Amino acid sequence: MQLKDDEFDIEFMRENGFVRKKCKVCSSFFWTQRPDLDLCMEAPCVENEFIGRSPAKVKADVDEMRSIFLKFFEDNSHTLINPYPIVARWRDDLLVTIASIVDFQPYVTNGEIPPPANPLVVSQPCLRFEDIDNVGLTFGRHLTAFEMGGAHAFNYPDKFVYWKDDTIRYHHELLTERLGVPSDLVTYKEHFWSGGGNAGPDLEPNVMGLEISTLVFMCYRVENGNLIPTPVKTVDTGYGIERWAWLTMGTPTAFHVIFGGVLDKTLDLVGIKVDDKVLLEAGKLSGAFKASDPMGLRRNMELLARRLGMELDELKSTIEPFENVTSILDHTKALVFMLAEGVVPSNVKAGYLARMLVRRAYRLLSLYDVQSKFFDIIETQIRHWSPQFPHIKDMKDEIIELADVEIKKYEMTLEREYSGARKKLKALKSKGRPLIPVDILQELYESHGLHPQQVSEISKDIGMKVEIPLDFFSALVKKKSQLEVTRPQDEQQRLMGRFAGLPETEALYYKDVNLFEFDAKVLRVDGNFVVLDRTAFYSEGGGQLGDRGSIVWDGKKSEVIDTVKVGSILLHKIKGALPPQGATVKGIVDAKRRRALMAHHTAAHILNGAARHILGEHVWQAGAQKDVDKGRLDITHYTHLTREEVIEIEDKANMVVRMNIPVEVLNLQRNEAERKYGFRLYQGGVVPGKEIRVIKIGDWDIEACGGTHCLRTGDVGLIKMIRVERIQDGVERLEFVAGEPAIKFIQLQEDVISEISRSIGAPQDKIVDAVDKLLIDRESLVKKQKIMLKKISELSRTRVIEKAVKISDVEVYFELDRDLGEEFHIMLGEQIIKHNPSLIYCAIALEGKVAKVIVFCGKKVQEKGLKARELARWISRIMGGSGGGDERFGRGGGPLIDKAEDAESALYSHIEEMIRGLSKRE
RNA sequence: GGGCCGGUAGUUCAGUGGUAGAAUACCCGACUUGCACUCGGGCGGUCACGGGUUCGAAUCCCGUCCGGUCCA
Repeated sequence: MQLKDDEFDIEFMRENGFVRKKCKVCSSFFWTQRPDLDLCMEAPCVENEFIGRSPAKVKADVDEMRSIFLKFFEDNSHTLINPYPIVARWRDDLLVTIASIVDFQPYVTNGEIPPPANPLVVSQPCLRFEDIDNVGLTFGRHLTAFEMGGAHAFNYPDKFVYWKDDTIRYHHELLTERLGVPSDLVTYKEHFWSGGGNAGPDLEPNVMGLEISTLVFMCYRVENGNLIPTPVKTVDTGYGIERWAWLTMGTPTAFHVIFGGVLDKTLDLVGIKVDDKVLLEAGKLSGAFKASDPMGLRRNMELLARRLGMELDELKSTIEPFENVTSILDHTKALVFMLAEGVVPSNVKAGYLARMLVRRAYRLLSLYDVQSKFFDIIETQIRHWSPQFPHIKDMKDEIIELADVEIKKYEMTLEREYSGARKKLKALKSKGRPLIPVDILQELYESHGLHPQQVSEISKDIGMKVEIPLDFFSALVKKKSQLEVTRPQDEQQRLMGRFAGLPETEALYYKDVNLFEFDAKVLRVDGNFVVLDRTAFYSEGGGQLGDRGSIVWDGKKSEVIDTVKVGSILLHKIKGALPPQGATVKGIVDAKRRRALMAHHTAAHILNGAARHILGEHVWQAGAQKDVDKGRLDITHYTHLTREEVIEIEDKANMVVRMNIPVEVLNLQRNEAERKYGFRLYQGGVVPGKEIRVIKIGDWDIEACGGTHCLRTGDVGLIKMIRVERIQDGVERLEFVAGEPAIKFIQLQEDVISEISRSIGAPQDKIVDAVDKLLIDRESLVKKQKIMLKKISELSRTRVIEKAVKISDVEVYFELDRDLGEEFHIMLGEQIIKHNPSLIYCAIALEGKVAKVIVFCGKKVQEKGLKARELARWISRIMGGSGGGDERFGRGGGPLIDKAEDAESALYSHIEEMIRGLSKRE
């Protein structure tokens, strides 16, 4: 997107003598007060000039900078608001909060709901994983966990707050007047920003090499690649609190201002010493370091080595451990923030991000053999961040528990995968390949989670070489992006188009959940869908199935087989005759079915609360479904539930049922609901709209939910857990029955037990013993049968020898058998050719619809050139099939069982012929 | 949600269409004052499940389930 030349030709610039210049390195346009300046002042166009000589009069670490920032905007009539969670559970397009504006997308930025205050200021902890490879390497310019100072103003067509001019004025004033940075050191680089479905021009302020903020003027919506002006114009500023603090302190890295003394302590813990001089010089160049450009990185390291008068290898061995320690600090900080919000590490979604952090940090620690210090570092982080973020302290025990379980899982994985990889590599080596190919490295990483560096450790043990390509990870990403496919069109979208323009259906079920009969007018009939002006039929939503029932008009009656919601219109799916448009119909909801669904839905909420009480604050709903005969609730938890835990949850849940608490339905403004009940509301995921419906069961469980519920918990009657299973790492599924279906379930189980009891002829209290006995009996019978077959085959030996037909100098035994089966003949043939090396043993065993052919040839027979494989195949051909095997033992078969009778005489003459043929050749 | 790897004896695994194997553990025996070692013998399998191809499937194909892993 090209910016207009005068996009930022505004009063502030003119008043303060800023001129627009073009950077001679990166060609970006920027604004500066120094007409002679031809560099944009952002690294890598310039070096990090602020390191060792900060331009600021006021020095502030991260804590102090946060306060300075917030205070400044409060002084300038912004309202301070509390930060949002770091896990973006109110968004379906993001896993974590990546910027302060995320707090207000999409409902505030699209004008649907008002902001909590306007203008407002917040210091929002954020997570970003896209730059995770750069963390450490860039000395703190990139972080996984950081704080974004957000000053936001929302401009409506009828209410203007402020726009470009004031935004830049605030920024410049904070920087120059409060912090004392000389004005002519500041440049404002022009840029166009796009993200989260919105876009707009922005300015990137730079000071002495460091980009410290982004000032975005959000005024477009991105739709199919087109920019559409939005009614609400949002000032979206992001002040990098860590970078601001770094700028004022001028330390070699941002980690110095983020972690203070913790940095040195951790370096000691890991056993690393770095010369400050090296860090200072490296810090100046670090603006040009980039993980995705290994060649450039190498050039920069060579330059740095020259400046310091060091050998490249010596420099690397000094700097890399330091970078790794800072990465460890960054990752464990991000981890602590995630775990504090109850993220359970797993292999999906946000859980995976937490797992990635654990594994990266652990692997880096293991480079220095200090994996065992992992928990010391976690505890240090908890101590360090708790004063500013008290919720971390409250969750201390759970954070440690979650991390502990995850580390144990990782250690198990490593153990398993190391031995697997070792085996694989040894196999390669024995094939005479001393170098491990890249595709094996990729496979070990992608399928087995082994980092190339870990593979190289293994390969050292077994004497193989590894060359890790510099572009290993970017090559993986490239390989993956080629695989991406487009998604099929949404069914919802299609229906939406067909019913556009109809008024919102009046939802009678919200007024009275026990209303099961109503009159309504038919607004539209399309396909087998009927739209009414009002309805008591609940549509599928929140995991609750849609209602069924019937509609009646003019003495006619049709079945409603499902109800679905499209936008704000409810569709009744009809089987049978369709009513005419405009008719008045009577709707009758299947009340029994709906009561079951309601019981299951309310029970799910109660269970969710019970699980959280018993297992901990990390329990969130990870999905739910309420069917007629049972319900299920998926919850996040890090281990298998024990029988005791299940019983405890069940007991607690039923206690809530007996307390007969009213189930309140509250319709609240989104802001108000979030303020009152927190983000715990969003158990079922994202809830659209400015007004949200909240189901409140006393203080036990409060969730945003659109479902129909019982009026009191007592109406649920009984909650019985029927199954608990793990559906994925970190998620347990609870299956349960409630209300009438619960009684039905128990009755059914009783039937099953009495049925078993009848058929095995044991009283109910003796069933278990009786079944055990049956199993033991069965086992010994199978054993006896085996022994008997063996005995019979031994006894059959003489019969076989007597019955065998002599052809030339071999003996041929043939048997057509209908009783004993293939196994028996294999056993017999096996033994008999050992005793009679000149015997050919043939058997056709009829098993069901096919004949099985077994042929054994004794040693002498084989020496003559007769092969069991060939004979078996020959006989099998007669039977309409084929066969195979080796010279001693052949087998085959075919479906033409009637031919078995003829096979015997044919076989004799065939063998005779064969022998004649073979001897002729001699 | 998608890609990839895997599921065989209590355990760790081998087994590329033809009688399911090894190591270990376990039981018995021999040697030994005893223990360990060693040797001999034994026990132990719905080859995850369902379907298909085939005379024949642990093996090939399709689907499901479970585990692992990488990515979103």
